[in-house]
Formats: sequence, structure tokens, C-alpha cells
Amino acid sequence: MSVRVRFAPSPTGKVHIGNIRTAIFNWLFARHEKGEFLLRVEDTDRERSTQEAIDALFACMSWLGLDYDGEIIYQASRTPAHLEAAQKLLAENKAYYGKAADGEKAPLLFRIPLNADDIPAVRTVGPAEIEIAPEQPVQISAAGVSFAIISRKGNPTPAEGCLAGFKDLKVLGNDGSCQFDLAANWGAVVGGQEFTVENGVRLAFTRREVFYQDMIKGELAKPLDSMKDQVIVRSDSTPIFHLANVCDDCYQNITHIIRGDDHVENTYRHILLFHQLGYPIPQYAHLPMIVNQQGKPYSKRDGDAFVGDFRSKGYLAEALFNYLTLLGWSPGDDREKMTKAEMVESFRLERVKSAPAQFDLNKLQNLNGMYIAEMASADFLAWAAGFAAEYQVPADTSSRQFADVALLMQSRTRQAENIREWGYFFSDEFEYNDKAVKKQLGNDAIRFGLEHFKSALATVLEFAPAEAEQLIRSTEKAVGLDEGKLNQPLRLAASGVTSGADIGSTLAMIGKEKMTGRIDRLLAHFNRIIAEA
RNA sequence: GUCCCUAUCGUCUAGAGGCCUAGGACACCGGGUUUUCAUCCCGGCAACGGGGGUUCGAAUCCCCCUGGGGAUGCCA
Repeated sequence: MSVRVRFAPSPTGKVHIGNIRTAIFNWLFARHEKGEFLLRVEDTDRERSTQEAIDALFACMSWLGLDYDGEIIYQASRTPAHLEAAQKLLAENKAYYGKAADGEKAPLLFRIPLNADDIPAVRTVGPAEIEIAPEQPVQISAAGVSFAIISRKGNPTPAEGCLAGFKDLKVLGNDGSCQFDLAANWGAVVGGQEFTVENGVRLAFTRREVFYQDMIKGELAKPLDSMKDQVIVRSDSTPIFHLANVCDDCYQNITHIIRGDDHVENTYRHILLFHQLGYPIPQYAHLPMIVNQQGKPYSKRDGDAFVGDFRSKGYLAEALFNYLTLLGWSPGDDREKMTKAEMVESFRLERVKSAPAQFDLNKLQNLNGMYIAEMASADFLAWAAGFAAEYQVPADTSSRQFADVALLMQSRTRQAENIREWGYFFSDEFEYNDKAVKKQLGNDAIRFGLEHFKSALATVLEFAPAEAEQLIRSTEKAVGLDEGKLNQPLRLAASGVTSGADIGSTLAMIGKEKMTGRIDRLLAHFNRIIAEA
């Protein structure tokens, strides 16, 4: 059967970096296996699901190039089917009504199958014994067995498990005598009778467990006696996530479920649900979580964890996609910057790590810079133009001048925020780095050189990069300065700061007239800060 | 509290008993190129959490501890 995976977000907030990483891994796996990548919107939480969140989700997915196959399924529209499945389980005695709270309808519970031995995903571990606190009576009913274990510190701690987990349970007393034999009372208990057993010190039974092979984590298992029957239909008759999720996975013929680590505990129950519903059990792969730069799980407070924010901060989709892929996965060799095609080709779930990965903005920025550096000029221009206003660059972004500046600065742009530093090309309004001004202009010869350069400027006709640089050299020579000594002072005059593109191009781009004014302005500024000091 | 998962440089990772005096990348620090800056090149700093085993040999296997994460809902 060909691979079918799904991404099933619930649109209750903006898509988060961890969610989209799950989508990416599903997508990568599907494309690698030449299978299908389906999208299911789990909007059953009517209170918190919003259209806005759904729109944002689509926007993020298409931005990242996560194309999906087939029709989108909206889970809320399938509620009748979920309820129908619940009724079927009830009719087959695979579910039962629990206790109703005051004035409410009873919720429907999924029963961990009593005949679990017949299920391939369940295996017998062997005899087991649990020490229990004798002061706490053991309660036995169709809903399960409840008792109190003794914690490491010796305190009685409440515990309970489903009936199926204790099929041949014997409650043993202090003298080793059997206080209660479940097998002997099986019919009565299943029939609804409740038993309370006092003074038990030990539970003896055959332990069985649900197990499966996780494609990332390896073999995982959970004892039946640690599982509880789970509500699948609420008192208000709405289906619960577990039911809806499993039903829809059946409906969509999902073959591989790739999701976050936080779902491993649910998996055992889901496996049983698949089985009881009469569907084949899919393969599972649980992805490690992504933690923030403090090493903590992302929470609502980590505002910058929303995918859309990365876009608006100027991260390229390719860079973010590439970076996220590297969080918890590597191709097994030294490649890091990879094309989508390369990632699809090398992607193996088996190579996904199993421990949480910490998000590193530095590395993302570096990768982003690499992607920016190789953008086609036209693309870079369009991208940069989109951020000019936001970063107060007073330029007509369709102008020739803007294009020249952008291309000159492309190789030193790692994030959109760097565009803020282009302002001096377009406006005389910029701040000086005073520390640098003091350092660079403290020398009389330098200030003289600047004056000299200014006058020389008036005499030149051509002021292209090469000529500008030539003029600096000849000025230095004329006033007796070593070569290069005028570079930084002129850069300060031009931009107020000490770093930028090459000096000739920078001056030429600003132009003769403006440079003349800016040299005067720098000199005046220097005199002012010296006077103040 | 209980159950489960997990643990290599600050960070992302390579490593599946000898190829490891542990490799790459980011960050950081030097040096070179660029008469500035960035790119680029060269170099440096820096890790197997601790303790027990198993083995001729352990980052790799087992156990314990510690740290981190998850789960313990009529949330998803």
C-alpha cells in the first residue's frame, strides 16, 4: 500500500514553529516515499478554532511550499461519523456509559478490550505483583481496579487501571491468603457488580502490555494495568479528540502517523481503538519537541515562535524550511544547506533524533544569509523593497538608486533588519558613531585631508567608484597621509558608521554634491563634540 | 507522586564495540584576502553528565544516580 500521511493541526492559534516542523517532516516523508500528504483541520474545538487561524495556517504552508494532496478535511464536519463509530463500539460492547455527573448525561467510555490476548498489539509480559497500602480498600468494577500504591517515600498514592489490565487478579492479604479472585467473579464484575476488598497488601496478576515499533523511538510498550478506559463521547454528546482523530485516520486511510512526542502516551490507546474499530494499525513515528533558547518548551509567551513572524522578520521560506529540517534530523553526512530535492531524497524517519532540540536563532540567521546571498538580483530587490518602509529607508523602492544600493548590500544582508542600515544612501539624516568620530578625526592631518578631499571633489567631472577611490588616493598623497588613512573618516562622513560596502562604491553612490555637504557636516559635528567634552 | 522517553562542544549534530588523541556546522577568538565592512581562505577555543558493570577493548551494550522532556483531562 502506498504511503499516506497527514498533518492535522487544530486551528486554535497561530501556527507555531513546532507544529510546522511536524508538517515538514510529514511532507518530507510523503515526498520521499512518493506517497500522499493530506491535510486535516481538527477544528472540533468550536470555542477556540478561528477562521483567522485557518487562513494563517494555509498562508504559512504555501509560503513554505508544503503542498498537500487531495481535499482538506474539516474534522468538525465529520462529527456524525465519529458519533456513529461510537455507537458501533457501544453496540459491540467495546464501549460503555460511565457515571453521570449531577444532572448530566453519562459520558461514553472506550473499554480497553477485555479479550486483549486476541490482539496482535498486546502481549503477555508475565506474572506481576504490586504492593499496595492496606489501609486503602481495593475497588473492583467494570470500570477498572482502583487501589493505593506505596510511593518511594512510603506514602499511599492512589492508582487505578482498567479491568483488562487485571484479568486474573488476586488480591492478597497480609498472610498471603487470597482476599479476592477476579477470575472467579469475572462474570459478576463485567455484569456491573462492584467489589470492595479490605486489607489487601498485594495485587498479583499476569501483566500484559500494548506494544508497537516506533519508527523513531524503537519498540515502546505500556502495561494494560497502567491504562484507563477513556471517555470518547462527552456528556454533551460531542466526540473527544482521540475518537475523532482515530476515526479520521481510518477514514483517510492513513498509513503512517508522524506527530509530536507529546502523543506517545496516547498511542497505546489509539492502537486499541484502531483495532476495535476494525482498521489496520498504522505505523507511528514520534518527533522530539523543539525547545526555545532558554531550553524550555515553547509556550504562548514565546511570541517569536509563530511561523508568520519569521516571514515578516525577513527569513526566507527556504532558509526556515532547511533550518527546521535540521532540528532533530540530519542526512548522516556533513551536508547542511540542502535543496528541497536533496532533503526529500535523503529523508529517513529512522534518522530522526529522539531527544528535544533547542532552537538556535544564530544558525537560522546564518543559513538565511546564505540563501539571501544567492538570491537572483530581481528576487532580492523585490524582497528588500518589501521591507524598506518598515525599516525607515526613505527611498523610492522602484528607483534605479534603490536597486544599486540593494545589490551593493546584498552580500551583507542576513535578515531584513539589516536593511535599516541602508538609510544613509537616501537621506542626510543619520546619527554618528561618536566614539568612532573622535577616534578618526582626532588627528589634524585627517581633518585637513577631509577638507582637501572636499575641494578636490569640486574639480572632478566623473565620480564613479574607480574615480572616487582614485581621488581618495591622490588626496592622501597630496596631504602626506598613508594610503587608506582617509577611508574610515570618509565613511563616517558618508554614513556615520564604520562599516559598509567598499568605499569607492559607497561614495560614488551618494554622489559629489551630497558628499561635499556631508564632509562639512561631519567636521562641524566633530567640533561640537570636542567642545562639549 | 507515578509511568514513559531522553542525555556527545554554548547550540544543531556525526558516531550503531576497535577507524575517536571524538568529525562537521553555527556562535566566539585569532590570522590572511578585501587599503574599510561583508563574502572567502587558514587556524584556535570547546563535548562523550556522574558512578558502577560487561569486554582484551565502550561515546557506543547493561544497571544505578543526576539533569532535561513528555504523560498522567468529559483539552487537542
